[in-house]
Amino acid sequence: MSSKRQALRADVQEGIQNRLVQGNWRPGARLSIDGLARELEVSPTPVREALVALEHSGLIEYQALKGFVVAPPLTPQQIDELIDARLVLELAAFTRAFGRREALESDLRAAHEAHSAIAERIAAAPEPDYALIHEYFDADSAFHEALFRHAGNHYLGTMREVLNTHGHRMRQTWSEGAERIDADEAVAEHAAILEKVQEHNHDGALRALRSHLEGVRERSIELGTGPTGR
Amino acid sequence: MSSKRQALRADVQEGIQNRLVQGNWRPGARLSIDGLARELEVSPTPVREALVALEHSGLIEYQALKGFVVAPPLTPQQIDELIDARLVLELAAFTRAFGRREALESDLRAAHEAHSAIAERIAAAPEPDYALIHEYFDADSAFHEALFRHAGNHYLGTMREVLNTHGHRMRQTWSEGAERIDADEAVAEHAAILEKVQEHNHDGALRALRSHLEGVRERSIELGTGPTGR
DNA sequence: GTGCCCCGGATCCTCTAGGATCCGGGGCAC
DNA sequence: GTGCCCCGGATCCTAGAGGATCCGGGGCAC
Repeated sequence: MSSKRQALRADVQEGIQNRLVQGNWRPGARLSIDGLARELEVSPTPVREALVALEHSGLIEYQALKGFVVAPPLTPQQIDELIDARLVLELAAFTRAFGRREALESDLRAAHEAHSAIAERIAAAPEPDYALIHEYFDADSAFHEALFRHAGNHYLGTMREVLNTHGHRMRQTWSEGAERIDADEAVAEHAAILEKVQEHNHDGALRALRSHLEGVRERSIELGTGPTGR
Repeated sequence: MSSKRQALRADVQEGIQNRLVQGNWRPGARLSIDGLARELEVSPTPVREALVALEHSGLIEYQALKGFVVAPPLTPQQIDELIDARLVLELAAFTRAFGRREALESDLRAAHEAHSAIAERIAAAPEPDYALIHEYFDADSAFHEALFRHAGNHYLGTMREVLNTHGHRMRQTWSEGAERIDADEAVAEHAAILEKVQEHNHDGALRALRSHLEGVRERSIELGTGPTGR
Protein backbone atom coordinates (compact mmCIF):
# COMPACT_ATOMS: atom_id res chain seq x y z
CA MET A 1 0.00 0.00 0.00
CA SER A 2 3.01 2.23 0.18
CA SER A 3 3.78 2.01 -3.51
CA LYS A 4 0.32 2.88 -4.77
CA ARG A 5 -0.35 5.92 -2.67
CA GLN A 6 -3.34 7.99 -3.54
CA ALA A 7 -4.86 5.16 -5.41
CA LEU A 8 -6.64 5.00 -2.08
CA ARG A 9 -9.20 7.77 -2.38
CA ALA A 10 -9.91 6.85 -5.99
CA ASP A 11 -10.19 3.16 -5.20
CA VAL A 12 -12.41 3.75 -2.22
CA GLN A 13 -14.64 6.06 -4.23
CA GLU A 14 -14.93 3.61 -7.08
CA GLY A 15 -15.70 0.74 -4.73
CA ILE A 16 -18.42 2.63 -2.92
CA GLN A 17 -19.93 3.94 -6.15
CA ASN A 18 -20.08 0.45 -7.60
CA ARG A 19 -21.91 -0.85 -4.57
CA LEU A 20 -24.29 2.07 -4.71
CA VAL A 21 -25.08 1.58 -8.38
CA GLN A 22 -25.51 -2.15 -7.89
CA GLY A 23 -27.96 -1.43 -5.13
CA ASN A 24 -26.11 -3.19 -2.34
CA TRP A 25 -27.58 -0.71 0.11
CA ARG A 26 -31.21 0.23 0.31
CA PRO A 27 -32.27 3.87 0.01
CA GLY A 28 -32.05 5.57 3.38
CA ALA A 29 -29.36 3.22 4.64
CA ARG A 30 -26.65 4.93 6.63
CA LEU A 31 -23.12 4.82 5.28
CA SER A 32 -21.00 4.67 8.40
CA ILE A 33 -17.62 6.23 7.81
CA ASP A 34 -15.89 4.17 10.45
CA GLY A 35 -17.73 1.06 9.33
CA LEU A 36 -16.70 1.48 5.72
CA ALA A 37 -13.15 2.20 6.82
CA ARG A 38 -13.00 -1.06 8.76
CA GLU A 39 -14.61 -2.95 5.92
CA LEU A 40 -12.25 -1.58 3.28
CA GLU A 41 -9.29 -1.75 5.66
CA VAL A 42 -8.32 1.90 5.37
CA SER A 43 -8.53 4.79 7.76
CA PRO A 44 -11.64 6.97 7.94
CA THR A 45 -9.98 9.93 6.25
CA PRO A 46 -9.96 8.63 2.65
CA VAL A 47 -13.47 7.29 3.16
CA ARG A 48 -14.67 10.75 4.14
CA GLU A 49 -13.08 12.26 1.06
CA ALA A 50 -14.63 9.67 -1.22
CA LEU A 51 -18.07 10.29 0.27
CA VAL A 52 -17.68 14.05 -0.08
CA ALA A 53 -16.74 13.57 -3.73
CA LEU A 54 -19.72 11.27 -4.27
CA GLU A 55 -22.15 13.66 -2.67
CA HIS A 56 -22.55 15.83 -5.76
CA SER A 57 -23.52 12.79 -7.83
CA GLY A 58 -26.83 12.64 -6.02
CA LEU A 59 -26.33 9.02 -5.03
CA ILE A 60 -25.82 9.93 -1.39
CA GLU A 61 -26.86 12.77 0.85
CA TYR A 62 -25.13 14.38 3.76
CA GLN A 63 -26.51 15.59 7.06
CA ALA A 64 -24.31 17.41 9.52
CA LEU A 65 -23.42 15.40 12.61
CA LYS A 66 -25.40 12.45 11.29
CA GLY A 67 -23.39 11.30 8.34
CA PHE A 68 -24.13 10.08 4.85
CA VAL A 69 -27.22 8.16 3.77
CA VAL A 70 -28.20 6.54 0.49
CA ALA A 71 -30.46 8.90 -1.43
CA PRO A 72 -34.14 7.97 -1.68
CA PRO A 73 -35.37 6.55 -4.98
CA LEU A 74 -36.57 8.87 -7.70
CA THR A 75 -40.24 9.72 -7.71
CA PRO A 76 -42.17 9.40 -10.99
CA GLN A 77 -42.15 13.19 -11.14
CA GLN A 78 -38.39 13.23 -10.88
CA ILE A 79 -38.06 10.52 -13.50
CA ASP A 80 -40.19 12.61 -15.80
CA GLU A 81 -38.00 15.64 -15.26
CA LEU A 82 -34.86 13.57 -15.71
CA ILE A 83 -35.93 12.25 -19.11
CA ASP A 84 -37.09 15.71 -20.09
CA ALA A 85 -33.65 17.08 -19.31
CA ARG A 86 -32.08 14.25 -21.30
CA LEU A 87 -34.29 15.23 -24.22
CA VAL A 88 -32.99 18.77 -24.11
CA LEU A 89 -29.38 17.67 -23.98
CA GLU A 90 -29.47 14.79 -26.43
CA LEU A 91 -31.42 16.56 -29.14
CA ALA A 92 -28.95 19.43 -28.97
CA ALA A 93 -25.98 17.07 -28.95
CA PHE A 94 -27.35 15.15 -31.91
CA THR A 95 -27.73 18.20 -34.10
CA ARG A 96 -24.18 19.27 -33.30
CA ALA A 97 -22.81 15.77 -33.87
CA PHE A 98 -24.58 15.47 -37.20
CA GLY A 99 -22.01 17.89 -38.56
CA ARG A 100 -19.58 14.98 -38.49
CA ARG A 101 -22.13 12.53 -39.75
CA GLU A 102 -19.73 9.84 -40.94
CA ALA A 103 -17.80 9.53 -37.72
CA LEU A 104 -21.06 9.62 -35.80
CA GLU A 105 -22.58 6.89 -37.94
CA SER A 106 -19.55 4.71 -37.45
CA ASP A 107 -19.65 5.00 -33.67
CA LEU A 108 -23.38 4.60 -33.46
CA ARG A 109 -23.27 1.43 -35.56
CA ALA A 110 -20.54 -0.10 -33.42
CA ALA A 111 -22.37 0.78 -30.22
CA HIS A 112 -25.63 -0.53 -31.60
CA GLU A 113 -24.12 -3.87 -32.55
CA ALA A 114 -22.68 -4.35 -29.09
CA HIS A 115 -25.96 -3.29 -27.55
CA SER A 116 -28.12 -5.66 -29.55
CA ALA A 117 -25.68 -8.53 -28.99
CA ILE A 118 -26.04 -8.19 -25.24
CA ALA A 119 -29.80 -7.87 -25.59
CA GLU A 120 -29.87 -11.21 -27.35
CA ARG A 121 -27.81 -12.83 -24.63
CA ILE A 122 -30.23 -11.49 -22.04
CA ALA A 123 -33.21 -12.81 -23.97
CA ALA A 124 -31.56 -16.21 -24.16
CA ALA A 125 -30.69 -16.34 -20.47
CA PRO A 126 -33.03 -18.48 -18.39
CA GLU A 127 -32.98 -16.15 -15.42
CA PRO A 128 -31.75 -12.64 -14.58
CA ASP A 129 -28.00 -12.26 -14.64
CA TYR A 130 -27.05 -9.13 -12.77
CA ALA A 131 -23.62 -8.82 -14.31
CA LEU A 132 -25.16 -9.12 -17.74
CA ILE A 133 -27.80 -6.52 -16.95
CA HIS A 134 -25.05 -4.21 -15.81
CA GLU A 135 -23.28 -4.72 -19.13
CA TYR A 136 -26.53 -4.05 -20.92
CA PHE A 137 -26.98 -0.69 -19.23
CA ASP A 138 -23.43 0.23 -20.14
CA ALA A 139 -23.96 -0.70 -23.77
CA ASP A 140 -27.21 1.24 -23.89
CA SER A 141 -25.46 4.21 -22.35
CA ALA A 142 -22.58 3.96 -24.83
CA PHE A 143 -24.96 4.48 -27.74
CA HIS A 144 -26.13 7.76 -26.31
CA GLU A 145 -22.65 8.74 -25.24
CA ALA A 146 -21.58 8.57 -28.87
CA LEU A 147 -23.85 11.52 -29.61
CA PHE A 148 -21.91 13.64 -27.16
CA ARG A 149 -18.49 12.42 -28.22
CA HIS A 150 -18.97 14.07 -31.60
CA ALA A 151 -20.96 17.09 -30.46
CA GLY A 152 -17.79 19.08 -30.02
CA ASN A 153 -18.93 20.60 -26.74
CA HIS A 154 -17.24 19.55 -23.57
CA TYR A 155 -19.90 21.02 -21.31
CA LEU A 156 -22.72 19.12 -22.89
CA GLY A 157 -20.77 15.96 -22.13
CA THR A 158 -20.22 17.02 -18.55
CA MET A 159 -23.90 17.64 -18.05
CA ARG A 160 -24.71 14.29 -19.59
CA GLU A 161 -22.49 12.61 -17.01
CA VAL A 162 -24.39 14.32 -14.23
CA LEU A 163 -27.71 13.14 -15.59
CA ASN A 164 -26.30 9.68 -16.22
CA THR A 165 -25.43 9.29 -12.57
CA HIS A 166 -29.00 10.07 -11.67
CA GLY A 167 -30.00 7.50 -14.24
CA HIS A 168 -28.00 4.92 -12.32
CA ARG A 169 -29.95 5.96 -9.27
CA MET A 170 -33.16 5.29 -11.15
CA ARG A 171 -32.11 1.86 -12.35
CA GLN A 172 -30.78 1.03 -8.93
CA THR A 173 -34.34 1.18 -7.70
CA TRP A 174 -35.63 -1.16 -10.35
CA SER A 175 -33.14 -3.86 -9.54
CA GLU A 176 -35.04 -4.65 -6.40
CA GLY A 177 -37.95 -6.36 -8.03
CA ALA A 178 -38.45 -5.83 -11.69
CA GLU A 179 -35.53 -7.34 -13.54
CA ARG A 180 -37.54 -7.50 -16.69
CA ILE A 181 -35.98 -5.15 -19.20
CA ASP A 182 -37.65 -4.09 -22.40
CA ALA A 183 -34.42 -4.60 -24.23
CA ASP A 184 -36.10 -5.35 -27.53
CA GLU A 185 -37.91 -2.04 -27.68
CA ALA A 186 -34.82 -0.03 -26.87
CA VAL A 187 -32.79 -1.91 -29.46
CA ALA A 188 -35.46 -1.36 -32.11
CA GLU A 189 -35.61 2.35 -31.35
CA HIS A 190 -31.84 2.66 -31.52
CA ALA A 191 -31.95 0.88 -34.87
CA ALA A 192 -34.46 3.42 -36.13
CA ILE A 193 -32.19 6.28 -35.15
CA LEU A 194 -29.18 4.66 -36.78
CA GLU A 195 -31.13 4.01 -39.96
CA LYS A 196 -32.10 7.66 -40.35
CA VAL A 197 -28.51 8.70 -39.75
CA GLN A 198 -27.35 6.35 -42.46
CA GLU A 199 -29.90 7.92 -44.78
CA HIS A 200 -28.43 11.37 -44.10
CA ASN A 201 -31.86 12.26 -42.72
CA HIS A 202 -31.17 14.72 -39.91
CA ASP A 203 -34.74 15.64 -39.08
CA GLY A 204 -35.91 12.06 -39.27
CA ALA A 205 -33.18 10.92 -36.90
CA LEU A 206 -34.08 13.75 -34.56
CA ARG A 207 -37.69 12.58 -34.50
CA ALA A 208 -36.55 9.01 -33.93
CA LEU A 209 -34.35 10.12 -31.04
CA ARG A 210 -37.19 12.09 -29.51
CA SER A 211 -39.50 9.14 -29.95
CA HIS A 212 -36.95 6.85 -28.32
CA LEU A 213 -36.61 9.06 -25.27
CA GLU A 214 -40.37 9.30 -24.97
CA GLY A 215 -40.37 5.51 -24.97
CA VAL A 216 -37.72 5.48 -22.27
CA ARG A 217 -39.83 7.89 -20.28
CA GLU A 218 -42.92 5.71 -20.47
CA ARG A 219 -41.10 2.49 -19.66
CA SER A 220 -39.20 4.14 -16.81
CA ILE A 221 -42.24 5.62 -15.14
CA GLU A 222 -44.06 2.34 -15.59
CA LEU A 223 -41.25 0.57 -13.77
CA GLY A 224 -40.99 3.40 -11.27
CA THR A 225 -44.60 3.31 -10.23
CA GLY A 226 -44.13 -0.38 -10.39
CA PRO A 227 -45.76 -3.45 -11.87
CA THR A 228 -45.77 -4.73 -8.31
CA GLY A 229 -48.76 -2.50 -7.68
CA ARG A 230 -47.19 0.18 -5.56
CA MET B 1 -15.69 26.39 17.94
CA SER B 2 -17.20 23.57 19.90
CA SER B 3 -20.75 24.85 19.60
CA LYS B 4 -20.79 25.29 15.84
CA ARG B 5 -19.35 21.99 14.83
CA GLN B 6 -19.52 21.09 11.19
CA ALA B 7 -19.96 24.64 10.22
CA LEU B 8 -16.27 24.14 9.61
CA ARG B 9 -16.24 22.31 6.32
CA ALA B 10 -19.02 24.52 4.95
CA ASP B 11 -17.33 27.69 6.15
CA VAL B 12 -13.97 26.67 4.81
CA GLN B 13 -15.48 25.74 1.47
CA GLU B 14 -17.35 29.00 1.19
CA GLY B 15 -14.30 31.02 2.11
CA ILE B 16 -12.10 29.30 -0.43
CA GLN B 17 -14.74 29.54 -3.16
CA ASN B 18 -15.18 33.26 -2.57
CA ARG B 19 -11.48 33.84 -2.90
CA LEU B 20 -11.39 31.77 -6.05
CA VAL B 21 -14.27 33.61 -7.67
CA GLN B 22 -12.81 36.95 -6.71
CA GLY B 23 -9.58 35.95 -8.33
CA ASN B 24 -7.37 36.23 -5.26
CA TRP B 25 -5.17 33.49 -6.67
CA ARG B 26 -3.83 33.40 -10.19
CA PRO B 27 -4.52 30.41 -12.42
CA GLY B 28 -1.97 27.69 -11.83
CA ALA B 29 -1.32 28.79 -8.26
CA ARG B 30 -0.96 25.93 -5.81
CA LEU B 31 -3.47 25.67 -3.02
CA SER B 32 -1.42 24.25 -0.18
CA ILE B 33 -3.58 22.24 2.17
CA ASP B 34 -1.35 22.86 5.14
CA GLY B 35 -0.96 26.50 4.22
CA LEU B 36 -4.68 27.08 3.96
CA ALA B 37 -5.18 25.26 7.22
CA ARG B 38 -2.72 27.55 8.99
CA GLU B 39 -4.25 30.60 7.36
CA LEU B 40 -7.81 29.68 8.28
CA GLU B 41 -6.74 28.36 11.67
CA VAL B 42 -8.19 24.91 11.25
CA SER B 43 -6.62 21.51 10.79
CA PRO B 44 -5.87 20.18 7.31
CA THR B 45 -8.72 17.66 7.38
CA PRO B 46 -11.65 20.03 6.78
CA VAL B 47 -9.57 21.89 4.21
CA ARG B 48 -9.04 18.65 2.30
CA GLU B 49 -12.75 17.95 2.33
CA ALA B 50 -13.60 21.44 1.13
CA LEU B 51 -11.13 21.16 -1.73
CA VAL B 52 -12.46 17.76 -2.73
CA ALA B 53 -15.97 19.20 -2.79
CA LEU B 54 -14.82 22.16 -4.85
CA GLU B 55 -13.00 20.00 -7.36
CA HIS B 56 -16.13 19.13 -9.34
CA SER B 57 -16.91 22.82 -9.82
CA GLY B 58 -14.01 23.11 -12.22
CA LEU B 59 -12.48 25.98 -10.28
CA ILE B 60 -9.62 23.84 -9.05
CA GLU B 61 -7.87 20.73 -10.27
CA TYR B 62 -6.28 17.91 -8.40
CA GLN B 63 -3.07 16.00 -9.07
CA ALA B 64 -2.12 13.04 -6.98
CA LEU B 65 0.79 13.63 -4.61
CA LYS B 66 1.03 17.21 -5.82
CA GLY B 67 -2.11 18.79 -4.48
CA PHE B 68 -4.68 21.23 -5.78
CA VAL B 69 -4.05 24.06 -8.22
CA VAL B 70 -6.26 26.87 -9.51
CA ALA B 71 -7.65 25.86 -12.89
CA PRO B 72 -6.25 27.62 -15.94
CA PRO B 73 -8.39 30.31 -17.54
CA LEU B 74 -10.90 29.36 -20.19
CA THR B 75 -9.69 29.41 -23.76
CA PRO B 76 -11.81 31.24 -26.36
CA GLN B 77 -12.80 27.81 -27.65
CA GLN B 78 -14.04 26.85 -24.19
CA ILE B 79 -15.89 30.12 -23.80
CA ASP B 80 -17.60 29.45 -27.10
CA GLU B 81 -18.66 25.99 -25.95
CA LEU B 82 -19.80 27.33 -22.60
CA ILE B 83 -22.11 29.90 -24.14
CA ASP B 84 -23.33 27.31 -26.63
CA ALA B 85 -24.26 25.02 -23.76
CA ARG B 86 -26.01 27.91 -22.03
CA LEU B 87 -27.99 28.48 -25.21
CA VAL B 88 -29.20 24.90 -25.17
CA LEU B 89 -30.22 25.05 -21.54
CA GLU B 90 -31.73 28.51 -21.43
CA LEU B 91 -33.80 28.22 -24.57
CA ALA B 92 -35.25 24.98 -23.26
CA ALA B 93 -35.83 26.48 -19.82
CA PHE B 94 -37.52 29.52 -21.31
CA THR B 95 -40.03 27.51 -23.31
CA ARG B 96 -40.92 25.51 -20.23
CA ALA B 97 -41.16 28.59 -18.04
CA PHE B 98 -43.40 30.34 -20.56
CA GLY B 99 -46.15 28.00 -19.44
CA ARG B 100 -46.37 30.10 -16.29
CA ARG B 101 -45.95 33.34 -18.18
CA GLU B 102 -47.33 35.65 -15.51
CA ALA B 103 -45.12 34.44 -12.69
CA LEU B 104 -42.16 34.47 -15.06
CA GLU B 105 -42.87 38.01 -16.17
CA SER B 106 -43.12 39.17 -12.59
CA ASP B 107 -39.78 37.68 -11.64
CA LEU B 108 -38.05 38.83 -14.79
CA ARG B 109 -39.26 42.37 -14.28
CA ALA B 110 -38.05 42.47 -10.70
CA ALA B 111 -34.68 41.02 -11.66
CA HIS B 112 -34.37 43.40 -14.57
CA GLU B 113 -35.04 46.44 -12.41
CA ALA B 114 -32.39 45.42 -9.91
CA HIS B 115 -30.00 44.69 -12.73
CA SER B 116 -30.41 48.01 -14.49
CA ALA B 117 -30.20 49.90 -11.19
CA ILE B 118 -26.79 48.44 -10.50
CA ALA B 119 -25.73 49.09 -14.08
CA GLU B 120 -26.51 52.76 -13.58
CA ARG B 121 -24.51 52.87 -10.39
CA ILE B 122 -21.57 51.34 -12.21
CA ALA B 123 -21.85 53.85 -15.03
CA ALA B 124 -21.91 56.66 -12.48
CA ALA B 125 -18.92 55.37 -10.55
CA PRO B 126 -15.67 57.20 -11.33
CA GLU B 127 -13.54 54.10 -11.15
CA PRO B 128 -14.07 50.30 -10.96
CA ASP B 129 -15.62 49.12 -7.73
CA TYR B 130 -15.01 45.42 -7.34
CA ALA B 131 -17.78 44.87 -4.83
CA LEU B 132 -20.21 46.63 -7.15
CA ILE B 133 -19.06 44.56 -10.11
CA HIS B 134 -19.61 41.45 -8.06
CA GLU B 135 -23.15 42.62 -7.32
CA TYR B 136 -23.66 43.33 -10.99
CA PHE B 137 -22.74 39.79 -11.97
CA ASP B 138 -25.12 38.43 -9.36
CA ALA B 139 -27.96 40.61 -10.63
CA ASP B 140 -27.27 39.61 -14.21
CA SER B 141 -27.23 35.98 -13.16
CA ALA B 142 -30.50 36.37 -11.25
CA PHE B 143 -32.30 37.39 -14.43
CA HIS B 144 -31.31 34.17 -16.11
CA GLU B 145 -31.91 32.16 -12.99
CA ALA B 146 -35.54 33.25 -13.07
CA LEU B 147 -36.00 31.29 -16.28
CA PHE B 148 -35.03 28.11 -14.51
CA ARG B 149 -37.01 28.81 -11.38
CA HIS B 150 -40.22 28.53 -13.37
CA ALA B 151 -39.11 25.82 -15.79
CA GLY B 152 -40.39 23.14 -13.46
CA ASN B 153 -37.38 20.93 -13.99
CA HIS B 154 -34.95 20.46 -11.17
CA TYR B 155 -32.24 18.95 -13.36
CA LEU B 156 -32.13 21.87 -15.74
CA GLY B 157 -31.49 24.06 -12.72
CA THR B 158 -28.74 21.79 -11.48
CA MET B 159 -27.01 21.89 -14.84
CA ARG B 160 -27.31 25.65 -14.92
CA GLU B 161 -25.50 25.83 -11.62
CA VAL B 162 -22.66 23.77 -13.03
CA LEU B 163 -22.32 26.06 -16.01
CA ASN B 164 -22.66 29.12 -13.80
CA THR B 165 -19.63 28.07 -11.79
CA HIS B 166 -17.63 27.88 -14.98
CA GLY B 167 -18.95 31.31 -15.81
CA HIS B 168 -17.41 32.58 -12.59
CA ARG B 169 -14.19 31.07 -13.75
CA MET B 170 -14.48 33.02 -16.97
CA ARG B 171 -15.19 36.35 -15.29
CA GLN B 172 -12.44 35.69 -12.77
CA THR B 173 -10.00 35.94 -15.64
CA TRP B 174 -11.33 39.25 -16.82
CA SER B 175 -10.99 40.89 -13.45
CA GLU B 176 -7.27 41.04 -13.90
CA GLY B 177 -7.21 43.82 -16.44
CA ALA B 178 -10.41 44.67 -18.20
CA GLU B 179 -12.85 45.97 -15.66
CA ARG B 180 -14.85 47.65 -18.35
CA ILE B 181 -18.21 45.92 -18.54
CA ASP B 182 -20.68 46.38 -21.35
CA ALA B 183 -23.47 46.68 -18.86
CA ASP B 184 -25.60 48.84 -21.11
CA GLU B 185 -25.78 46.27 -23.87
CA ALA B 186 -26.70 43.45 -21.50
CA VAL B 187 -29.38 45.59 -19.85
CA ALA B 188 -30.83 46.54 -23.22
CA GLU B 189 -30.94 42.93 -24.34
CA HIS B 190 -32.62 41.86 -21.13
CA ALA B 191 -35.17 44.60 -21.65
CA ALA B 192 -35.90 43.27 -25.13
CA ILE B 193 -36.55 39.80 -23.73
CA LEU B 194 -38.80 41.15 -21.00
CA GLU B 195 -40.73 43.22 -23.50
CA LYS B 196 -41.54 40.23 -25.67
CA VAL B 197 -42.63 38.26 -22.62
CA GLN B 198 -44.97 41.08 -21.64
CA GLU B 199 -46.40 40.95 -25.15
CA HIS B 200 -47.16 37.24 -24.76
CA ASN B 201 -44.80 36.73 -27.69
CA HIS B 202 -43.11 33.41 -27.02
CA ASP B 203 -41.19 33.08 -30.27
CA GLY B 204 -40.10 36.70 -30.20
CA ALA B 205 -38.78 36.36 -26.68
CA LEU B 206 -36.98 33.18 -27.67
CA ARG B 207 -35.27 35.03 -30.51
CA ALA B 208 -34.39 37.87 -28.16
CA LEU B 209 -32.90 35.41 -25.68
CA ARG B 210 -30.87 33.73 -28.39
CA SER B 211 -29.71 37.10 -29.63
CA HIS B 212 -28.72 38.10 -26.11
CA LEU B 213 -26.63 34.99 -25.60
CA GLU B 214 -24.96 35.53 -28.95
CA GLY B 215 -24.12 39.00 -27.71
CA VAL B 216 -22.72 37.55 -24.49
CA ARG B 217 -20.66 35.15 -26.57
CA GLU B 218 -19.15 37.91 -28.68
CA ARG B 219 -18.40 40.19 -25.76
CA SER B 220 -16.96 37.30 -23.72
CA ILE B 221 -14.64 36.08 -26.42
CA GLU B 222 -13.58 39.64 -27.12
CA LEU B 223 -12.65 40.03 -23.47
CA GLY B 224 -11.16 36.55 -23.39
CA THR B 225 -8.79 37.13 -26.30
CA GLY B 226 -8.32 40.48 -24.72
CA PRO B 227 -8.33 44.16 -25.67
CA THR B 228 -4.89 44.17 -24.07
CA GLY B 229 -3.60 42.53 -27.18
CA ARG B 230 -2.98 39.03 -25.87
C1' DG C 1 -49.80 1.28 30.87
C1' DT C 2 -47.82 5.59 29.33
C1' DG C 3 -44.59 9.04 29.02
C1' DC C 4 -40.32 11.17 30.37
C1' DC C 5 -35.50 11.02 31.71
C1' DC C 6 -31.10 9.25 31.89
C1' DC C 7 -27.33 6.77 30.20
C1' DG C 8 -24.12 3.97 27.49
C1' DG C 9 -22.58 2.63 22.96
C1' DA C 10 -21.86 4.00 18.36
C1' DT C 11 -20.67 7.51 15.34
C1' DC C 12 -19.18 11.85 13.79
C1' DC C 13 -15.86 15.70 13.66
C1' DT C 14 -11.51 17.60 14.34
C1' DC C 15 -6.87 17.41 15.52
C1' DT C 16 -2.06 15.74 15.74
C1' DA C 17 1.62 12.64 14.37
C1' DG C 18 4.64 10.36 11.22
C1' DG C 19 6.13 8.18 6.97
C1' DA C 20 6.33 9.06 1.87
C1' DT C 21 6.89 12.08 -1.84
C1' DC C 22 8.01 16.19 -4.30
C1' DC C 23 10.81 20.17 -5.38
C1' DG C 24 14.45 23.47 -5.48
C1' DG C 25 19.28 24.62 -4.47
C1' DG C 26 24.05 23.76 -3.52
C1' DG C 27 28.04 21.03 -4.51
C1' DC C 28 30.85 18.10 -7.20
C1' DA C 29 32.60 15.88 -11.44
C1' DC C 30 33.76 16.61 -16.03
C1' DG D 1 30.76 26.67 -17.50
C1' DT D 2 27.59 22.85 -17.74
C1' DG D 3 25.23 19.00 -16.19
C1' DC D 4 24.23 15.63 -12.74
C1' DC D 5 23.57 14.11 -8.01
C1' DC D 6 22.33 14.61 -3.45
C1' DC D 7 19.96 16.53 0.22
C1' DG D 8 16.96 19.32 3.22
C1' DG D 9 12.62 21.65 3.68
C1' DA D 10 7.90 21.81 2.46
C1' DT D 11 3.96 19.31 1.40
C1' DC D 12 0.99 15.50 0.81
C1' DC D 13 -1.27 11.24 2.49
C1' DT D 14 -2.81 8.09 5.87
C1' DA D 15 -3.45 6.62 10.45
C1' DG D 16 -5.12 6.93 15.01
C1' DA D 17 -6.80 9.49 19.26
C1' DG D 18 -10.05 12.25 21.80
C1' DG D 19 -13.97 15.24 22.64
C1' DA D 20 -18.79 16.13 21.07
C1' DT D 21 -23.03 14.54 19.43
C1' DC D 22 -26.62 11.39 18.29
C1' DC D 23 -29.63 7.50 19.16
C1' DG D 24 -31.92 3.67 21.21
C1' DG D 25 -33.15 1.17 25.43
C1' DG D 26 -33.97 0.59 30.30
C1' DG D 27 -35.82 2.51 34.48
C1' DC D 28 -38.68 5.48 37.13
C1' DA D 29 -42.62 8.57 38.15
C1' DC D 30 -47.34 9.20 37.55
